[in-house]
Amino acid sequence: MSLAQLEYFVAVAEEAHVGRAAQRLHIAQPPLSRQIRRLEDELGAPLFERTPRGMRLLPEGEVFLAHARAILRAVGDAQRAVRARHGV
Amino acid sequence: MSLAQLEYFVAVAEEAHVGRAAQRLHIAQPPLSRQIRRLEDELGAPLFERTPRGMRLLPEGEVFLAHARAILRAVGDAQRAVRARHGV
DNA sequence: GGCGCTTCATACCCAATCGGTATTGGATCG
DNA sequence: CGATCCAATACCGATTGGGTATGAAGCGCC
Repeated sequence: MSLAQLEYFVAVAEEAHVGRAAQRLHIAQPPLSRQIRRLEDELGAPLFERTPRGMRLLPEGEVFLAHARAILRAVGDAQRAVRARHGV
Repeated sequence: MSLAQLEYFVAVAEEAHVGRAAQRLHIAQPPLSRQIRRLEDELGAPLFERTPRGMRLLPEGEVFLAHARAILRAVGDAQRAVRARHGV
């Protein structure tokens, strides 16, 4: 699992659409699909239901979404903390 | 910044020695040195003081260490949460 | 003071990963 | 039943990551 995958996952969850999420992330659709799939493989559980209209979060996905956001927030906090201290 | 870099950083901080940390992480010393340096570069602040006896955490490093551990703990929590729910 | 040891850093190489383009497969709707 | 809109797959070039060999610098001990 990588931090990029977490950002990708959050984007797809919010857009409910791989193509739109890819645009927002400034990458192409296929690599994004792949990363989402790899994340699911690594977790051993599907996070989305694939529909002809896009991606719908499964309950496991909802659970993971909250954790992913917390992790990304913690990363931002860590960077800010060090930079703030260094600035001093 | 990657999760691997955070694990590497915690190992080096705990061992206060790149060589020992590398052994513990099952990678070679030079790649580990590089990742630590890249992390410092990206954060824009040195985290360790290099001494002839090893690595000593700087105050910025102490601050970052707490954050790094929190992030890694959050990652473990996220994995466990999804797997637990999927197991059900 | 010089030799040797220990430590992290650098140089170079190869393998793995990542993202891009082109295309396919599948479901829905007119 | 054909057009359309999805995500998924195949393949390729570029980037990144780790390994081996080597260097540079500080400390300790004769």
